[in-house]
Amino acid sequence: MGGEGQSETREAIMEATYRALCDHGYASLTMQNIADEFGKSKGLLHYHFDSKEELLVAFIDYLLAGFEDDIASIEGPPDERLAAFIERFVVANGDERRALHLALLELRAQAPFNDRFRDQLARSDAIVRAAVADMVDEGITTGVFRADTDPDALARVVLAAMDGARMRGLTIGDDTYPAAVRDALITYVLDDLLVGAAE
Amino acid sequence: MGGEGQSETREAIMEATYRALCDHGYASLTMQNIADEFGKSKGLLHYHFDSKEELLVAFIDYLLAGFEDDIASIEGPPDERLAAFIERFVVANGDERRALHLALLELRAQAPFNDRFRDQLARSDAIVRAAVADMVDEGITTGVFRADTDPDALARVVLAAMDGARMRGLTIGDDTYPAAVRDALITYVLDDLLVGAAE
DNA sequence: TAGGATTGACTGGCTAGCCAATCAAGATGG
DNA sequence: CCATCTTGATTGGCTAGCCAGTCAATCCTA
Repeated sequence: MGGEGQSETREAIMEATYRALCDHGYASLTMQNIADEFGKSKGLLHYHFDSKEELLVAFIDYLLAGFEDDIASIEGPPDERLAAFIERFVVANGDERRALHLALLELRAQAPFNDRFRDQLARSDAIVRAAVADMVDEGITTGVFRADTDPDALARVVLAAMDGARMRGLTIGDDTYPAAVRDALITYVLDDLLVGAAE
Repeated sequence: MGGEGQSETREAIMEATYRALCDHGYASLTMQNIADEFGKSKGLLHYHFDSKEELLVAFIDYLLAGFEDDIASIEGPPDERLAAFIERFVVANGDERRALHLALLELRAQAPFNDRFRDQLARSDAIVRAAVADMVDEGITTGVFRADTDPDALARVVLAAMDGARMRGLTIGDDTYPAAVRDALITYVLDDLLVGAAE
């Protein structure tokens, strides 16, 4: 088989893992689930990935890369980019997206017990946080945001607040949480940041 | 054994569950772990609780009641109470507290799949959120906070931000996260809320 | 001695990983 | 041009381990 087969197969396994995760959640995810979605045998998964952990590490990488690309693709002036970033936490494209974030939450909860999971999340956190801080930075440079704003500090609150809102919304089954926090965040944080807001 | 024995035994089992959770985390928690901490046999646990789930539901109740009591015990003027509440997310009393929150995060991640877990978390969220909103409310009444503040909206951001900061700190192994978000929250939110801050 | 408390062995189900056998397809060579 | 060999892909069954839950027997204690 040609050189393409290798990566095509891995891509297919990643997609199968995605579907299996959405259907079963992380805790109930078995190699058999993934194999069923893959349409091939469980043994074959072990042929391509030494262990379940290897497969999952690869999957996290696959998933986080997607998120990072999505964020990097946001365009426009800094204040609009920031708003669009926040909005990413609110839009819930139906059940699939919800199921994914549910599984991802379980997976993140395992990170403290798994160095490789944790390192990937930490790496991704640094990238996303820097991206948000850059938006703020650029806003200060272009004169949209007040000059006495600390980009990293602001990036942290925004991230923590929206991520926390998503988590709380998911765990208590209240899907209004992210939107409510977004509104409050805009009212009590972002609006005060704009140049022209009273100091 | 007298009527006391029943609840004393249950209390002992709750404490054993607490220790077992801290030691093993939620995902690796077995009835045997709990029994070992309990100092009695696994069969006895099933004598007192029909199933592992029953036991865990009771434990969540036990734990959340503790949190709620702790928050209710905060005293002083509203702005100080709010600051003290936020500080609760920052202070990490050594490894035990960290291990507890680690396990609790895993447990919360299971709530979407377990109605009884979810309902308890939702109930607790309502109580805690109301408590925070009350602080803001009282601050408005006593003239410490600006009158155009929405108590519930503010409670949600504060909760989401600090809870999110804890989660992100735990999952990526960065224990500076909660303190950083607290500082940013105070700078960009609370300070602007005080009467006397420019509007 | 009666009844609750407690034990420890046992079962049944589930899962990751392993392995030997099979298959498909291309390379080799006479 | 066919037979053989090689190699990677794929299967399905097997195993060992783990865990929740059960149960009959035993131990207290009032």
